[in-house]
Amino acid sequence: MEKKHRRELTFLRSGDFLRPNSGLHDRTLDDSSDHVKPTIKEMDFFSTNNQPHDPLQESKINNGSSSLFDSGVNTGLNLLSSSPRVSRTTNEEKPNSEMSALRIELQRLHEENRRLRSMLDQITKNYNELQGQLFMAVQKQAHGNQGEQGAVNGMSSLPVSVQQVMDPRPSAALDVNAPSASDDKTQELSVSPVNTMEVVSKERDHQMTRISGKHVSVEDGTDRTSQSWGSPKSPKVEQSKNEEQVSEVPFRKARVSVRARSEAPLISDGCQWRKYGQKMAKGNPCPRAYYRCTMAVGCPVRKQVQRCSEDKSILITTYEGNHNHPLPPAATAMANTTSAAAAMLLSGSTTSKDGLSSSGYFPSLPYGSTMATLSASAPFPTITLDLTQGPNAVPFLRPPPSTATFPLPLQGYPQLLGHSMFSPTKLSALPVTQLGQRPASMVDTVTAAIASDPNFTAALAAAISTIMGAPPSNSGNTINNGGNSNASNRVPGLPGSPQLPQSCTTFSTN
DNA sequence: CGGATTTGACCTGCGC
DNA sequence: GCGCAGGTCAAATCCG
Repeated sequence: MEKKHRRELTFLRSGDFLRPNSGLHDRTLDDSSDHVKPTIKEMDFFSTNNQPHDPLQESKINNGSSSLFDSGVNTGLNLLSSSPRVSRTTNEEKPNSEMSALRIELQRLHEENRRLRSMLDQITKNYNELQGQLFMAVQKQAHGNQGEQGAVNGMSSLPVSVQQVMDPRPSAALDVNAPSASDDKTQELSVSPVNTMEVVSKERDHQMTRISGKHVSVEDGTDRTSQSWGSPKSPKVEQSKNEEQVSEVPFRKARVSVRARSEAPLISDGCQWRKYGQKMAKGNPCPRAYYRCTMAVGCPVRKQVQRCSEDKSILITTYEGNHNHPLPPAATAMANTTSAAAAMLLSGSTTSKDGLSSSGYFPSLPYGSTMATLSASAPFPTITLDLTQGPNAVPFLRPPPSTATFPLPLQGYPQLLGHSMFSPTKLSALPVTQLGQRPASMVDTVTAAIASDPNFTAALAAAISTIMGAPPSNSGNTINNGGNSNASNRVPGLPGSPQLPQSCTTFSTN
């Protein structure tokens, strides 16, 4: 508890740079497993700024006082806690010289602290600037769309909607920028940056009370995107609380579901997953398995894997959340793909209330090609990438009529399916799909499916343009043709995820 | 022995 | 209020 408060103090002093992520550090301290994200942030941040070759520090380490630096961030606080240990040692040897050395070290740490703080401030400033620009642009766009949407659209606040799905956790920065501070919650968050951390902590605590008490310690602050996988209660609570908060729906999030033919029980998508549950779903003889990403402790990304009841050869993998850690290329590709799909879904959901079908982003119809299906009627907006509609695929029953589909022709990009970014070992472990292709990872398939489709590309480009406020341009310009490298064409971060290792909007076309 | 998986129990929301 | 379903937890078990 004491530790927790110290860390919060540190964040407070660091400005609001971590505000969008500020939900991280509170509950995480109750659960060590959720500690990673903030810790990594801080440690990484400091590791780049620490001076490992500082003779003073080295001497300290050699003297066995390295614990002084172990915690990195809150140097002053750590000094407080560690100084007694050090002084004990020094009392046995040369008290005066050691004390002076300690003093110098303290000064140095203060200096470093100050420098880092200024860096944080600078970053915060830049971030807020960008966010402000983004908001202005999005608002501008929203005004343009308002006439079309009319009063029937419950999602009155476009920027909020967009950010909320991408970043369900209420971001203080977002709320500061929110145009309609109509409810007390938003107002509560519209405070000066100095108080933001406190407020966000309160807000988070407030959320914790609304969430199942049993789960709060797990997903926690590190979970920016999947507060609680699939837990439909949160939006409900919000709605029942206040009709005006319909536009907020803080926990509404997009899911990306991938349908692919696979005999393997699990699809290799480049990530490490740990199974944490299995359930028999109603109406499906095949159990549904629940996995969470284990590439980093506290990574909020989860996925469900289930075989299609109508065609057992079809594996349905549903992803949710953004990774809070660096990803291997293959996983990055998948994450970016699903995120891009989610972003598209989000952009569509902000322009059309009824299942996106009227959105201009989804102009095409499925005709025997691989498809993505958007469903806004589900508790969570879900985009389904159907990779089973290849040339040799057996047609399957279409999802509910309230969904909109658009084609993702899967055929015609063997070069993508043989993507070099995917390790041969992974490829060899993968099942042969029934698309008439050689074994390919899910990442290959999905990435290729999305990236190769001009309609999808254009749609996503438009979506990103909408979000970013950039004038819609040719699809090839906004979503650049970057060959096969998914890392080569990064669109500036989407709202709500400026600090994520991977962009939500990055994907490539061929 | 540590990490992953299994599986029954538990929690929550929803519909009746 | 009750039952059902989805989602998650966590102890037990398995496995390398």
